[in-house]
Amino acid sequence: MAKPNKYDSEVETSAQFPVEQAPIRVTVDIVVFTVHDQALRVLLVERGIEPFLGLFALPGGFVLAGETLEQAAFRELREETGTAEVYLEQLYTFGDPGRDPRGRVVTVAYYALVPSGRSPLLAGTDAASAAWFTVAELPKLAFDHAGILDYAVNRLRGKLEYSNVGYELLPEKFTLTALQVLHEAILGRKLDKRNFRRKVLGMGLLKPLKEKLATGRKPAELYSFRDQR
Amino acid sequence: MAKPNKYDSEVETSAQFPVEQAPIRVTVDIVVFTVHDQALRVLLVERGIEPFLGLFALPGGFVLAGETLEQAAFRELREETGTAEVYLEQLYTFGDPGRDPRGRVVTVAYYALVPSGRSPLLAGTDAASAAWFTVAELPKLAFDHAGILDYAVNRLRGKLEYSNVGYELLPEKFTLTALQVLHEAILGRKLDKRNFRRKVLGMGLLKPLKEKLATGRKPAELYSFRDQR
DNA sequence: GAAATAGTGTCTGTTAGACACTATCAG
DNA sequence: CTGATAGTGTCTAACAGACACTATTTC
Repeated sequence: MAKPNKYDSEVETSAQFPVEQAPIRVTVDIVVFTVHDQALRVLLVERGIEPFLGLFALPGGFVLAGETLEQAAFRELREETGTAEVYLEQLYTFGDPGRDPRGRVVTVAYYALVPSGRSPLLAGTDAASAAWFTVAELPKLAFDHAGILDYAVNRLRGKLEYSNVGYELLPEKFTLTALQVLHEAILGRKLDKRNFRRKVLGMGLLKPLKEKLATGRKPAELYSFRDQR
Repeated sequence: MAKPNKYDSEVETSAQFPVEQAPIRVTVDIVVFTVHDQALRVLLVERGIEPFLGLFALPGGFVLAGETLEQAAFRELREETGTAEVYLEQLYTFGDPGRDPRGRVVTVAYYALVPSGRSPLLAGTDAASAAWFTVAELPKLAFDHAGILDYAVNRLRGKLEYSNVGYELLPEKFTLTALQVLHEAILGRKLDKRNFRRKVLGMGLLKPLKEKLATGRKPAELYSFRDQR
């Protein structure tokens, strides 16, 4: 547990803020999920600078003046992955003193879901390299990012149990088997095919298309989602 | 929608932080719930200073150097209510630019549950006065606090549906009727007595005491919770 | 014995999990 | 016709909601 730098508790005094406060920096960090090869994966970037040089970290960065937290998250996402057309939701805010050895940093964590099939990779300016890792085989992570990632995985699993989320991870057209594989990858366990199909079809959110996917064996019916929610 | 102050985007350059960032202040705001007179109530403080002088606001304040976000929330809670032995959980972080006309302020919102019966009131140093309001009859609130409060009420209702939460709001010994009244106050609707009792007793979290509460009519059995979770 | 609150059981519809075989296509 | 994946139905247990009367106490 590294102690944070000692700040002078007197900040440049804004005429309008009577209260003194040590400077705190605010960042966003994003747990970017995708599903590929039947596994739930997260995007990590290798740190090119100290501290934690060489370790992997969640993509993220400072919140800039004038942008909302969500805009900051989308911006970082775009810088890191090249796309921002993804589902994004705020997770939790981590702000223990000492979580960054350079000083006090409060980070607002988000998670994002990028559809399988388009999982682009662009090394950001401050990242030596970026790569997808399965949540089962994670490298050593910088800062408190392992805890953030754990939190995100649990949230994602929770949402799946009682809601229609996770649909943001599939391409526009998909088979029921693909949807089931997705759920199994997120939950980390096998599901019964008949029960699964009964449940998702019963929700009424799927629209059967007139198309079949020629998969090499018996062609599978393709589906899409009815509306964007 | 007040525009935030224009900040110079160049901050005093920390030797260790290569990244420039406009100064952002970090606060915690707390939605303090209690139940009294069969109604769900929140603690609000009347603002004694500009901006929003005279309006009511959630108790809260700046995060100080060296303390965790949760510690900051507990500290504010203690300053405002005199006690910090309450359930506290992080809600969501609000950081839109312009939410505070004095400058950029990101607030980490928490909610707290204080047991009915001990709902103390201490006017804090920066609050002209504090008072409990039912969530059905709220005054005009400062900043974006109305939205934060809404969010908290929904979260509390959600937790009640599928978990044992809300139990933090009762005194140590209580009757099943009191527990039902509590649930009804939070949910804002009536519940069936028999179904309610079946459900809560079926959870196995309640311990029937050997005592009865002399209520004037037929005495009611007293219960307590089995363990602290 | 009247007024007030405590306490109790059944029926019904929905949901979730366990479980195994048939259908269709490529080669 | 073999191999592989798609697709389909029943039974059962648990849970949730609707619904009305009896029990105990004070005054």
